[in-house]
Amino acid sequence: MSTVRGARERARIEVTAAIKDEARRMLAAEGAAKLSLRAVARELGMVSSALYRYFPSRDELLTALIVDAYDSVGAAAEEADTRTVAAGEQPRARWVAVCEAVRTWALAHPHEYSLIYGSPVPGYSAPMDTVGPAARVGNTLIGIARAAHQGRGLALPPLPAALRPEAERMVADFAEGLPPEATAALVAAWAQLVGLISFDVFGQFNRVVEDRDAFFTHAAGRLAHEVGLPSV
Amino acid sequence: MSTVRGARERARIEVTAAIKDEARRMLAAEGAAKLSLRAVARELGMVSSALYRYFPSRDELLTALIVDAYDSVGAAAEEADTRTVAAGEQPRARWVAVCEAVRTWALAHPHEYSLIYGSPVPGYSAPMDTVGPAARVGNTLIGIARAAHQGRGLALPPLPAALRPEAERMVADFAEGLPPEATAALVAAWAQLVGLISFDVFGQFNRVVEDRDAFFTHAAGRLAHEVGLPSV
DNA sequence: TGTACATCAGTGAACGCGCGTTCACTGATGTAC
DNA sequence: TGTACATCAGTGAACGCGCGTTCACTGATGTAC
Repeated sequence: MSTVRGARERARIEVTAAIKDEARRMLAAEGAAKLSLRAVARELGMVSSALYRYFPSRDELLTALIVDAYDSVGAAAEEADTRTVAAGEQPRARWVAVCEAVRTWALAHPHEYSLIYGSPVPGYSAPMDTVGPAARVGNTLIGIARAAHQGRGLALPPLPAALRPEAERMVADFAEGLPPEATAALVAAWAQLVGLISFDVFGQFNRVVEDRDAFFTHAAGRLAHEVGLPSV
Repeated sequence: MSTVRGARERARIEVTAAIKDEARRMLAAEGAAKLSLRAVARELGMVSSALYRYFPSRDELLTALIVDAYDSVGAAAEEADTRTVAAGEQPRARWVAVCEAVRTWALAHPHEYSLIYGSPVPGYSAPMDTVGPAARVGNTLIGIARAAHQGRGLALPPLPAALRPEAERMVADFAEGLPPEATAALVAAWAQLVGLISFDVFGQFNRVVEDRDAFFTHAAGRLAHEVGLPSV
């Protein structure tokens, strides 16, 4: 009953995927603002109203793409992490590998990256479905810090008193098992990582940084240091 | 001849300013994608074709707004710096003050901020007029590092060999008088600063950071440390 | 100071475009008996 | 196995919208003599 599917169900799955694929292609070519249901339908040889059988509105299609993008970059990050773990690397190398994987993904999918880490699409507000997938990269980074904490420990500067309650709340909310000193540093490092990648993807490093790979690897290493990961 | 202006010249200056002001207002209300010449004209009680006497196209108007935004945030940064210098503060305090000024500006002008530090507007490519104004914040940060370097000196970790040529090029290109170790750290800190502010402005810190002022001040202090500014 | 002409701001109509969404419909696939 | 009905994918036309840009024009401001 669930394995053998009728023609309708199979067709629905395939067409839904085809719509998303085409939409992703247009996204890559033109950016989110130019993504239109009519253009997608045209490219698929359908009539625009037919898409409404699959997505109740343009915003729902956008949401699906956003969820997919978060999942895609999240999977890239997780995959880089498990690969370095399997290679027997220490937390610091895992951290750098994950940062590089996120950057590589971003450079390969600049418009999907913009969709999730660029300016919000005007008039669109992300629904709850996105919060789980959105957390995957962050959780990967938290996992590395946790592993380091349970291993050789984290080397962190003391937290200013003003930030302690906030840091303790973070531990309780999404970083169980980490010392409070680590959470603020991790959240900051996460935002900073995205800042580094955004400048690269959005062209802000033009005429400023030339050897961007080397620059990024170094910066990712400094971020690792900043979240207390031992350097060897 | 240059002081006494005819009615035409004065009117032209005033109307140009009124168009930019109205455009800025629409930008703040709706974002760059929704900025339309027709809407601006409508709001000003003019006919849309009249705007073409002032801006040859929508893109030119956008460029003018971008230049203004860079100048606005640049002025805010410079002003914060001269204020802290006048108060006799040390480089580290100057650095934090400039970071906070940029963030304050960004939170007060989220759409102008998006325009210059968010995802690029599709189909629009920034002309050369923007590069001077775009550098003002960065130059302010460089100036602080230079002052520290000429004062008590900068405390910086050694540069990996792979990054040395790049860092020396940066010194020559835009950071005359600074040690190479400082330039890579400065550029990274600049991108990271924007990452921290973007997460704040774009809502990525929702449900993650609550006390954002305290969090940011702390993060800005860590960035100061990272670029080698002495902590006292 | 006065006149003739040039410059320029702003008008109003029009062009051609693409968009999201709705709606009544046709015809194929699925289901209950 | 066959028939009657329900479900659903896709069609085609239409609604109403706003956009950037062009163009011939009117009338006010500026300039040269």
